[in-house]
This record gives sequence, C-alpha cells and structure tokens, in this order.
Amino acid sequence: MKKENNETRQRILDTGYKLIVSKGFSSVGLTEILQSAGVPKGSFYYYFKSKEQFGEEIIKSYFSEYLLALENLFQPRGCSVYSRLMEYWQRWIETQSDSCADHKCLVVKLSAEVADLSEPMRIALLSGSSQVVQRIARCIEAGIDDGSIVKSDAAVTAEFLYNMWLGATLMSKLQRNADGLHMAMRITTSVLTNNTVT
Amino acid sequence: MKKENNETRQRILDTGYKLIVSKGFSSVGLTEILQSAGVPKGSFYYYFKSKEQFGEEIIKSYFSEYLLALENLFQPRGCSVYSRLMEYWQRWIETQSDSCADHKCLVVKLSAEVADLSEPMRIALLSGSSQVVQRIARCIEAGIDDGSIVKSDAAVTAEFLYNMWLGATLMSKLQRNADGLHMAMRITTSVLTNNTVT
DNA sequence: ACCACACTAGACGACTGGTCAATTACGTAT
DNA sequence: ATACGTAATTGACCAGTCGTCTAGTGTGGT
Repeated sequence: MKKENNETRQRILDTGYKLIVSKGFSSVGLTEILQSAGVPKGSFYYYFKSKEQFGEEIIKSYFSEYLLALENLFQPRGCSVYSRLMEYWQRWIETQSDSCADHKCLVVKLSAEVADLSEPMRIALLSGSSQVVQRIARCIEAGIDDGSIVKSDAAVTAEFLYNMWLGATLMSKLQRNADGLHMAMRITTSVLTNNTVT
Repeated sequence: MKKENNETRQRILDTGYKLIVSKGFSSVGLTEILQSAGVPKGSFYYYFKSKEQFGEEIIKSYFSEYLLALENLFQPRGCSVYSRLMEYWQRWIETQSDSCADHKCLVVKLSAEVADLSEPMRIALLSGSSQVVQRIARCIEAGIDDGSIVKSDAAVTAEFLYNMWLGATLMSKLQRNADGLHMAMRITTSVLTNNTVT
C-alpha cells in the first residue's frame, strides 16, 4: 500500500482557508500558510499546481461544505419553511460577527479582490454563490407553497436578499459591529412576511 | 513663497487610485505605481510616510471628490427630489459597468481586503461611506417632504439601499455584467414609491 | 537489489516596501 | 552678484519575501 497521504493536502487547504479568509489572498504568502500548517515548503507544488489553483480549490471546497450544510438546514423538519430560512440568516449573523474567527464568508472576503485578479477563482466564486442563491430561491418557493412566506418572484427575492446581506456584511466589516446585519434581518423578516421594507 | 508643488504628489495619487481600484491594494506594488506615474521611487517617501498612509490618502481624496459630486447632484433643480436620487443610482450603474475603467467604487473594491489589514484605511473607508449614506438619507427626507418619495425611516432606507447596491455591485463583479445592478434599480424604484420590494 | 513514486530541502531570480546620502532648484538676505 | 537655507528630487541599495522549481531523499512493493 502507498502512503497516499491526503491528510497533508487537507491540512494545507484548511490552514490556507483560515489565513486567506482573514487576511485576503494576495496578502498571505505560501510560506506563512505552509509554516502555520507545519508542512514543508517543498511539498506545496506536489499537491497544487500553483497558488492560483490552490485558491480555486479552497473556494470550491468551501462551497461544497457550505451547500451541504444549507441542504441540511433547509431539510423539512418540525417547523415552517419560513422559520428554517430565518435560521439561515440568524446563523449568518453569528458566523460573520467579530467573535467567530472561522466560517467567515469567502464571497464577502474575496469577490472584490479576486474578480479582477484570477479568472478561475472568479468563476469558482460565481458558481458557488449562484448555487447558494438558487438554493435559497427554492426554499422561498417552498415557503410560498406552504403559506409561511408571502407570494413573490422567488428567484428575484432570493437574489435581492443575498445581495443585501452581502452588502450589510461588507459594511459590518468596516463598522466592526453587527448593527448592519441586524438591520438586514429586520428587512428580511418584513420582506418575507409583508413584501414591504420598513 | 514656497513652490507648493503638489503636481507630482497628485500624479502619484491619481495613478495609485487607478491601479489600486482595479488590482487591489496588496496586489499593486509601489514600483508599478511609480513607474506608471513616471515618478522615481525616491520621491514617493518624500510625499508619503508609507504605503499604508498613501492608501489612506487615496481613500480620503476619493470621498472628498465623491461627496462634492453628490452634493452637486442632489442640489435643488427643475425636477423632483425623487428623480434626482434616481439619477444617482443610474450613474452608479454606469460607473460600475465593465466599460467604465475609472470612477470605480473604492468601497466595493477595498472594504473586505482592507478591513482586516489596516486600521487607518478601514476608518477612512468607514467615515467616507457613512457620510455618503447620511447624504442619501437627507435626500430621501427631502423627497418625503416634497411628496415625491413615499414616507419611511429615511436613515434606515438609505442604509438599506446602500447595502443592497454594494452587494449587487460585488455580485456584478463576479458575473461580469450589470444584471444585478438593474435588479437593484427596479427594487430601489419600488421601495421609494411603494415601500414594496417586488 | 532495484524500481517507482510520494514527498521534501533548499535555492532561484524577481520583486517587496522602505532608506538614505547626494544632488539640484529656487526664494531670500546681504 | 553672491551666498545661503531649505524644498524637492534622485536612483542605488537594503533586508526580506514572493511564487516557483529542480534535484534529490526515503520508503514500500516486487
């Protein structure tokens, strides 16, 4: 049997995610990632073609986990579709707050930086976030069906809500507090129940 | 009398803005900026303390111009307050579209990257964007007064709209088209006239 | 014993932000 | 006209880091 050590590879990915999501892509060097992961520098190019492809894989594996968790959260349970969706936003607030170091959103952190820097990374980000929005849209549709969410164009509403939360998260990074996120939460509630904003 | 030669200094700032708004802060080196501006390396540190302080000044001068243009746009003219505000968003679409290289939004480009990187730059970004939101809020108030905008909490509406446009612009950078911005436009119209989303 | 291959060390040239001593340009006082 | 002080400008240079790569080590299978 070969050693087939993907453990090392995974550790590089995990450490890379943590550092990149907090410092950005260009600001973090391979040296720092590898040192922090306890992996020798020479190993990197055995596992990855380049830093860019490494970044692409981080994004892809991030969304892979994210979408799995989303699927799980939106699974029918002993509560309305509406409250399941609201739990999603509630968790968004928690994960994006200052305290929580991990699980920060890669879309918020990397979109602006990467969109003009790397085409593969841009595509990965776009594909992932599109799937998230799609999944939210399907959830809204289900909520309209079971009557817990007010009728609207589900696709438009999902995209709109996602955009608003993205912007609010960006501003909350500048403000270093969660006020903007709580405002987004109130508006989300209004929109899903009354179709009004305030 | 002093020479007061800010011309060189201003050229560095202008070139810096263009490069940074398209490539990001960390990805652009001083060498590239200076070479592109036709200014020798040594001169940089005569005008600026560090790259960080340089970035801070770029942000500040960006907002200084931005707020001036905003003030001008919102000035009472031969049209309703509502249509003046809508012209602002219309221009947002135009400046953030692929074609327009200059005048891209620094808040969109730098917030995520800089928030965890440099405190002075974060503060500059926060202060500037807060003033913009405030100015929009005052405009909405005026619109409520002259009856061209439906009644609402102006401050909340302004913050909400700004967040949504921020998010939409981020996504449009990923999508490389203006669809998200046009959706933001439709929602903005709805909100300001009906207080509904769709 | 030998091969195949997962893995690694360390150096590569290019480039980073930043420093500095030397030089020039110019308004003012003599 | 001359001398002087300072504002402005310069590019060579620093120590360090960047992403990348080649040459090689170690080990399990045959």
